[in-house]
Amino acid sequence: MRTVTDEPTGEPAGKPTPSPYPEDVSRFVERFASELTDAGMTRMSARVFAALLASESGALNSAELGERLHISPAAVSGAVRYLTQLGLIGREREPGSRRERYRVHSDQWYETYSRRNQVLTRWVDTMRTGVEALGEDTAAGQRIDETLAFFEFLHAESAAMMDRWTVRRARLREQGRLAGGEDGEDGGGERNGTGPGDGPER
Amino acid sequence: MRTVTDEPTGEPAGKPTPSPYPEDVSRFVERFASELTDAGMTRMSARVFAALLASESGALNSAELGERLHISPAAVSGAVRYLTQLGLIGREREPGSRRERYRVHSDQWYETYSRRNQVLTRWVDTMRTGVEALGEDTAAGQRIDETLAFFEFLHAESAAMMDRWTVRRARLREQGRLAGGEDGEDGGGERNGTGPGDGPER
DNA sequence: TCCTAACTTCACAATCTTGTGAAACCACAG
DNA sequence: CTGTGGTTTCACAAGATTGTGAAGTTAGGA
Repeated sequence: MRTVTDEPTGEPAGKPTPSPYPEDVSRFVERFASELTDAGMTRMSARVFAALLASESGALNSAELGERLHISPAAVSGAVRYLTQLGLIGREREPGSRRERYRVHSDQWYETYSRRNQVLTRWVDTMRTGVEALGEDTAAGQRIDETLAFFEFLHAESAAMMDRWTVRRARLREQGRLAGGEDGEDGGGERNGTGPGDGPER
Repeated sequence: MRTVTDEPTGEPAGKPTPSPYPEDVSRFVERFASELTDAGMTRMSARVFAALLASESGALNSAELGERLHISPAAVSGAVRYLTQLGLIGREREPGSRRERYRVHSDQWYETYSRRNQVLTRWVDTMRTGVEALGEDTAAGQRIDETLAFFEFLHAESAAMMDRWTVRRARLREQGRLAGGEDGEDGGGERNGTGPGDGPER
């Protein structure tokens, strides 16, 4: 029942994006948000984040978000606070206005991934106490030590991997290949080429 | 190989083992479980999983779990069903008894990580629809395409990484170094000397 | 076949979690 | 200063979750 969700278009000063925004874009936003939610992010935060990601300029103010997602200013506020803490978005003041704009950070994913790495070290830490509590000479202790080894491995590898990414991204960017770019090498680039058309709808 | 107060083995009859297991082991179990919970796993499942991981034989039956964790059979049942679906544990029948034992799979983490990789492909799929909806020639489309590129990169790298792990694990095992083993190399091997000393006790 | 230990399902009460309206705040234009 | 657009805080209602006791099933053993 999407009635006129569509706002009082009397908005002064052109907005980059057409107000009643496209059906399929909205679908994408909701679908991606739901996947982020599945992965553990709060629903509102996920929706806000996805909306920003899909916005033309990469930044929207509270009103625009509320309008696109049909949520209250309070909800936007909460989501934004969360995302800011995570460092996924930043806030900026529109000069000459009291409005604030929320912008997706360009390095969002990189940052996020790095953070996940920190979680790894916490886990490793915990597992060390486990090995200690159980004793290295017990089966349980060894089992946990193996897990520990795996996580340490992951940690080291991930770090190296991210370095490779920054290099790669730089290269892709200067070649202007990021938009639809192709690749080849590095672990067998496998582009899952398939029509999204059949997309498993959520 | 020392044996901890564990294994009431072969004790099908009523008497629940009064062996409240070691304080520090319990602490480890609860701490690790809570971290798993933070990462998204159901609390009961996390506790059951951690308990199994910390058990001498790597397998416990319902009664033992209920006793160690102070939870009802119903809770055990639910947690076990969940973990089984995830493929993190397996069930086996104790011969000559009606009891079932739940065992942590040895390759749990490897499996889990692989699964995460599958999620990546789903995300990539979603983002393709996003690029399509927005158009490759829009700023938003390009932004999402960059994210897409990152995830494809991650996907490929992760796969290669896991291959490396299986090789490494084999080597570690045959060298018997997995229990407390030391290492250094392989992808910028960096042994995180010490956890963030501050150990945020949650 | 019947008995019964052991696991599973069910309905529910206790908790958490969410998103909202409304009031409180804040900072800036006038 | 003061009025006002814009954001944040608060208390709460509507929903989810969760874990439990108790009833229901299933299958080994006599």
